[in-house]
Amino acid sequence: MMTRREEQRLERRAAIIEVAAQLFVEKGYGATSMSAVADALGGSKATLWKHFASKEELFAAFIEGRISLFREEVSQTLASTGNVRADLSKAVLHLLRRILSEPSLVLYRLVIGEGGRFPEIGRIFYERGPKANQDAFAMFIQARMSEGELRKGDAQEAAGMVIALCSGGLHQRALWQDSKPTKKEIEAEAEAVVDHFLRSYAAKAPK
Amino acid sequence: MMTRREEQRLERRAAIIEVAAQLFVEKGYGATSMSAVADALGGSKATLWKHFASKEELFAAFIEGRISLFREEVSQTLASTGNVRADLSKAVLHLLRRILSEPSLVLYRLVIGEGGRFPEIGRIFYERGPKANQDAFAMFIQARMSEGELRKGDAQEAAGMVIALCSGGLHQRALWQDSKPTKKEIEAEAEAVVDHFLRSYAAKAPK
DNA sequence: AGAAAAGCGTACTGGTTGGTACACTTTTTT
DNA sequence: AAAAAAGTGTACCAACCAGTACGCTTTTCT
Repeated sequence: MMTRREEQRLERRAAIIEVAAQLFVEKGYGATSMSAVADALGGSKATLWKHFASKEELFAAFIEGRISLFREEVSQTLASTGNVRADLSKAVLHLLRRILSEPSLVLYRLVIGEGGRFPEIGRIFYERGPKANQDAFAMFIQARMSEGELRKGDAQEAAGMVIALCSGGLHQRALWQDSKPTKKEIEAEAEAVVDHFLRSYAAKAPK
Repeated sequence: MMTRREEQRLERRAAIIEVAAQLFVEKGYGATSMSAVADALGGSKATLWKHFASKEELFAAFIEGRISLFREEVSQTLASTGNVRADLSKAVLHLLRRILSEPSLVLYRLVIGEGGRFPEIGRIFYERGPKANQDAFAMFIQARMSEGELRKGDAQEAAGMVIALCSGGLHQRALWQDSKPTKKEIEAEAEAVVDHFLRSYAAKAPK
């Protein structure tokens, strides 16, 4: 059972992470000072070090929290309704919207940029992010292959193609410039991804 | 004509950039101090500020230098020998090897990571890097489309598919973890990229 | 030869940073 | 009621950093 003190301690800890998250996202790791976090928190610096032994530890906690936000959603959008193309279109569109969202882009930049300082975070992010998405698609594709609705082949590799197509186009452009893609561009890319995929993996050559 | 003084000044400037490049690559922008650059150079701090008005300016000069190293190579590898598949395989393999090389990965991380502080550098990098590659492929593809060796379509979009497939698979994995892909993995991915591309754009449906 | 430019070396400034110390108050547990 | 835990506020430290100032030597141009 959770004692009252432990509850409040966790609340305070969460508040610290939340306030730090805003600063990390806004200004990056290096430009965010612990004093600034304490000020934004309204509390004292001593409190910070009672919860996190160092700035690095606070950053790691923040990243882990963000990553867990991005889990689970994908597998939800991948249900089979009998129409493979429609199912894929829907899921791909969801995926594109998500990885092109500003919070997601900021997280990408942060993880890649500070990847040198925090090698483990990069690994965790990859496994729970892109890799998890690929696995979800692979499971869906595998099922359709078994049913004969897709040409049989390596489902994991096929899913890799989908992820690559999703993360190599608009996503790359958005990562470097801050040109936000329009909704139409996103929808067009989603269709193009599904088109390319089905050209490679449709059960029978489309007329 | 270049006077002797100007020559030596440029040499010294190049030496500074070279020495700074090593530190930037090793430790990142934030963790590289100007004093450290001066020490590694063997010279004095005053000299640094005679060449570069600020640390940011030095960093920008370093990045621009690196980017120009990565230009031009790609278009060289894209010649037509009459065999589309072979031509593409060769060029894709070259591209993959290059973007998966350690210097290239480090540059990626640096540009993305410090992208917030230097927004223009991200744009320049994109235009001279991924975008330039895409244009080179688009030109090749356009020519093959005209000759009837590839199904007619939007050459720029087709090239985008190649670039996306190249930068979405092993490259993503390499960016986050520091797992260096093996030569076999790279070759396999190159073949897979060409396979997928030709399935979408081959002039006639393969048997 | 003499002026000018470039570089060198060192010491310094003003500011910031991560992290600590300590005395104090509030809340919760026992 | 007393002990323990948590948080607060402030002052502080040692280290570091970008950038400056200045006097010195060496090289190059005219």
